Amino acid sequence: MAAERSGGGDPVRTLALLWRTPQEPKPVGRKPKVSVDQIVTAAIAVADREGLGAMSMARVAQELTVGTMSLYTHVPGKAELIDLMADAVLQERELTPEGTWRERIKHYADRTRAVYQAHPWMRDVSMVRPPLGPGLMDGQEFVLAALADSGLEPRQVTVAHVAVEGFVHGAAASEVDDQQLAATTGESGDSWWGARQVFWDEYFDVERYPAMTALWNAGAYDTEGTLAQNMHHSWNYGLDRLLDGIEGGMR
Amino acid sequence: MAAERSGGGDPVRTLALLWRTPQEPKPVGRKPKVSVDQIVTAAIAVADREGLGAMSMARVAQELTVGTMSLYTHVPGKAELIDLMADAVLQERELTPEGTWRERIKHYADRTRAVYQAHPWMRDVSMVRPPLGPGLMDGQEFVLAALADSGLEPRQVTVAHVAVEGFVHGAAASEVDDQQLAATTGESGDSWWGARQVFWDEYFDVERYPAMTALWNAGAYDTEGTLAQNMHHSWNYGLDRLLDGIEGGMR
DNA sequence: ACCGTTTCCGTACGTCATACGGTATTGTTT
DNA sequence: AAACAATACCGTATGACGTACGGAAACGGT
Repeated sequence: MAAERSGGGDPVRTLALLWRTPQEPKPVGRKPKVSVDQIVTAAIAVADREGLGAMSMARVAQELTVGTMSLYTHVPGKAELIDLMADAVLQERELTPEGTWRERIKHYADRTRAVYQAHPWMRDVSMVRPPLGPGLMDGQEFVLAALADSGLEPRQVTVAHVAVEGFVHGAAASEVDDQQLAATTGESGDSWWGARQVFWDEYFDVERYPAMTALWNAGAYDTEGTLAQNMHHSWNYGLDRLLDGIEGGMR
Repeated sequence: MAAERSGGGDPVRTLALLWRTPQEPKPVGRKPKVSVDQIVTAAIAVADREGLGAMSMARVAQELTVGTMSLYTHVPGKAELIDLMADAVLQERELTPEGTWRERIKHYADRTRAVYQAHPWMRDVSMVRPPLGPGLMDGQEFVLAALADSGLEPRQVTVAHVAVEGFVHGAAASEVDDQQLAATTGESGDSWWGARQVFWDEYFDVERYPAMTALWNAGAYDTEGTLAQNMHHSWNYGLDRLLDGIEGGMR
């Protein structure tokens, strides 16, 4: 189906959940069997193991040995639950502000990448209308503080911020996509490409694709590393070049 | 649901469809009411209008005034249909190899961005196990040819290729995400952010977020343009800086 | 009129999110 | 001890989804 969507409901309710606004314990009434934290934790566990597509309300309830509809007492709906999950994993980053602005950006990128590695379903969570919780906000502050220290003009900081955020989330997402597919479909990336050997045998046209052919013949694709290692290398390369460019643009 | 997934079925059948391997017309038997091309076109139309989540087999069949199960005569399943849709829209790029390698990369980025603008559901299509059809392959060739002309070593060309492709698709996807959400949820980005004014009133903490506060006070967010215009500006900025970095890294 | 071939499609199954309304459990009050 | 208001739990039902299965319909050639 379409992309996993987050947060369409009542903003006041959702924000209270994201920031865990403490509410005085109810003096009367039945005791809850589950808490919001337990639901979010269980949902993350299911998504980590089986992907966001498998993270159904029924599946999470089953994990907690609770009726499906009981979840709706604590969480408005699935969209809001995804918001809570996303902000929760973003909080795992533990960003420590040390070093030059460049080192801090790299640190941020590494920590964010680690989140995606641990929770590949983040690929499916849109970040254009993000969950305005502590996990997201702390990350934004961290990057903006680093860029502000770089010497860029305030207006330029906001422009560069969007570019850096976009690169980090985008690269982390695509790097992790393969794992997610391997987990949900049960087929590894290597196996998938192997099954498509037919393509090179039957459809690839050396005359139509001279540049690719030349690179192949030049040994550009003779790499000893795994697919994942190559992607990680390109990821670091791309971020370094982007930061080079930002640095160079200031002079 | 989870992210839109493509292409898990029989590779031979899928490749034949992607490249429209011509098959001699059947001399006998009932005449088909629909063709593969019609199905793909109708599916794209539905996804353009209502998002990939609304692009169900039943919905596409309805569009063609045909029974749902009739589609399965022509297309193995939904995943393969998405592959066909993606490759079809990538073919719309019409890449013309003119100018310096940098101009060609920019051209490629612009054309790809245009595809995402016209078909926001591309955000939900994974590109790590891509449809190996002409639309994708022609794009790859175009970028590789440009980078090969840049003077980079063959091995470096492949590394830079992944970085550029990642940036272009990632940036185009996030830029378009907002439109897609506006289309599927019926709520515009401005309206969404407006409804979350509460956040700034109730939860934003100036002491926790000094860098953001300082930037705000410095007028960094006083922009006259729309959200979409700002994103587009950052997108161009990021790509230029990335290309700056690639260029500088050669010396 | 019949036959082999190909396509069309109605039905059925299991899964999904969640609206609704009833039931179970609690602390407090009588 | 009995009654209560409040709160949480959850069974059932609805409509939509992908697609497996198998039969009906339409065609060219006899």
